[in-house]
Amino acid sequence: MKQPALSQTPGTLALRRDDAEQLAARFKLLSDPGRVQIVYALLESGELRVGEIAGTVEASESATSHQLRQLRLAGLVRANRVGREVRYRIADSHVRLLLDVAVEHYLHDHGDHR
Amino acid sequence: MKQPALSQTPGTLALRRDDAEQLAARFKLLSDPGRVQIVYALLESGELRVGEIAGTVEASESATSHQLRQLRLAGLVRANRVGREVRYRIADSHVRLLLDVAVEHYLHDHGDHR
DNA sequence: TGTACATATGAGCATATGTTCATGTATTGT
DNA sequence: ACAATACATGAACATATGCTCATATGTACA
Repeated sequence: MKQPALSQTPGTLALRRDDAEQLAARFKLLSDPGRVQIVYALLESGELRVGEIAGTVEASESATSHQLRQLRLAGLVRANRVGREVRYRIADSHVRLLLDVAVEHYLHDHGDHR
Repeated sequence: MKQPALSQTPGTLALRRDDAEQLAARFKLLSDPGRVQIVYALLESGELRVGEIAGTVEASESATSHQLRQLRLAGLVRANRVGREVRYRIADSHVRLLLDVAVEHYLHDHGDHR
């Protein structure tokens, strides 16, 4: 058997606060342009050193490292050291789909609304 | 013919800052638990009054209204007045998929990482 | 062991975000 | 016209976020 898809308070179809927080946390990871660029770059390249990422994203190495830390702590990317370098790669198989869907989203409907 | 999927700086596969900002902005809308709950509730119910939404989400009507404003300005929801009430509904067909993917994401892999 | 290189991390700071509280606007009913 | 209802909005404020700068850690090489 499977567990229920989402924790469900009987009698309501509403999303529990708990679940909403988890979901929001996931989205929050991708709510920063720098992190989106990092994730995208890793999806494209498979594996990159911190320096390369910083270069691609045009951010300082420190800022990049801080961003990578967040992604790492959230389990979205994984790091492995090779000599003095640290190489990062995507660790979460769902991110690609999530980004793809968002790209579609972005392409179809954008503009200002009242 | 179709336009290129994403603005592409020739010679690089990297996501342009511009595009990254657009994508991040979309994710940012769903990066707040309250807004996730609102969107979820609207996806479930089709159409809801502000008061109902506030009740469901257990937030003040003012806070809810502020959140709805963001979603509305971003074109994610649409409002229509009926008497003194204002009814909101999802205006962006892609949101459902985005949330669904995130839910899958959330169900499969969560926990703490080093 | 000492130095250079690659990355990580903490503190501090400026800005962004979400809430509340007060007030404004639209609509209905008396 | 007046009061009540439903929602929107602006200002103020507390907290969160992401950056820089300084410093720490880990690795390679002389």
